[in-house]
Amino acid sequence: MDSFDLELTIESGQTPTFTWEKTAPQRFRRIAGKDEVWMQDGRLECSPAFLKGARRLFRLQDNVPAIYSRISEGDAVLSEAVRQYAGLRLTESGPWESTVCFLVSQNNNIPRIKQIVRGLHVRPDGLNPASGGIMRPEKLVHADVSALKMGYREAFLKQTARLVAENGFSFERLRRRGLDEARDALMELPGVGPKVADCILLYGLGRTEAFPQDVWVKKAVATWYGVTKENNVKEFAAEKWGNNAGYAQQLLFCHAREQL
DNA sequence: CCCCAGGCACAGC
DNA sequence: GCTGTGCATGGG
Repeated sequence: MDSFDLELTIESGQTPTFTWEKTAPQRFRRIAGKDEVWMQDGRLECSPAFLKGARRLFRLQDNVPAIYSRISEGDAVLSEAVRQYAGLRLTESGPWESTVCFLVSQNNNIPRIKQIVRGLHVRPDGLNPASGGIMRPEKLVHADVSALKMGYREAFLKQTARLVAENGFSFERLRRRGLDEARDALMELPGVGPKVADCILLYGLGRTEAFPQDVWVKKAVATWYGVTKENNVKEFAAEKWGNNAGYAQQLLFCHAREQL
């Protein structure tokens, strides 16, 4: 009944799609880092130091079968999506990592997002960032990342990094705020609009009531539920799925990419 | 040459 | 409030 599909989860377009790499079948390692996760006898395992991290990354506290059961009740689209993606988990990667990934993702395609984000894990001088993983904001501010050819996104990213590193923009303070308030605060960051803000809330801060509307989710909701305008979709998702809107969104995203 | 890619900022109603 | 346009870069 309960199932866990590591590969599907990591490669489903969430933050780990851009920050983890496959090292063997059913095995992944954090880019420029040491954390590892793999499947063993149908169970998720990880490097010892990453035990706590894995619990957060894959939201292991969530009762996913119960959530999937609830959101597919009386819903043919999600029933089908849940059947197809039963092992798909929502992930939580922390706000900075998610900010970088989804700021870079705007008006961009997944292979190139991967390439750019990979480049943001290692400084041009070849040195790894001290703690492993993606470059911290205070490091990014001084790094020359022009070789990554991010286009206009580079200025957004650097300005955002500066605000986070120097002017004390606090992601942590957002955790205690309501969704709309937190969203508005995130949109003060240059290059962060409604969609990226919702991605940071969902994939970064674990706000599962967030419902990012990218082109695929917009298409999905328009086609399958007949709802079109951004604010209408927002209200529709909140009313229909509440705190599980993020799960619904992830299922719809995967489903739409295959069906539409 | 065109259009698109997990959008955003800005202008003009 | 909503709608249109330019935007760096690469691929089809």
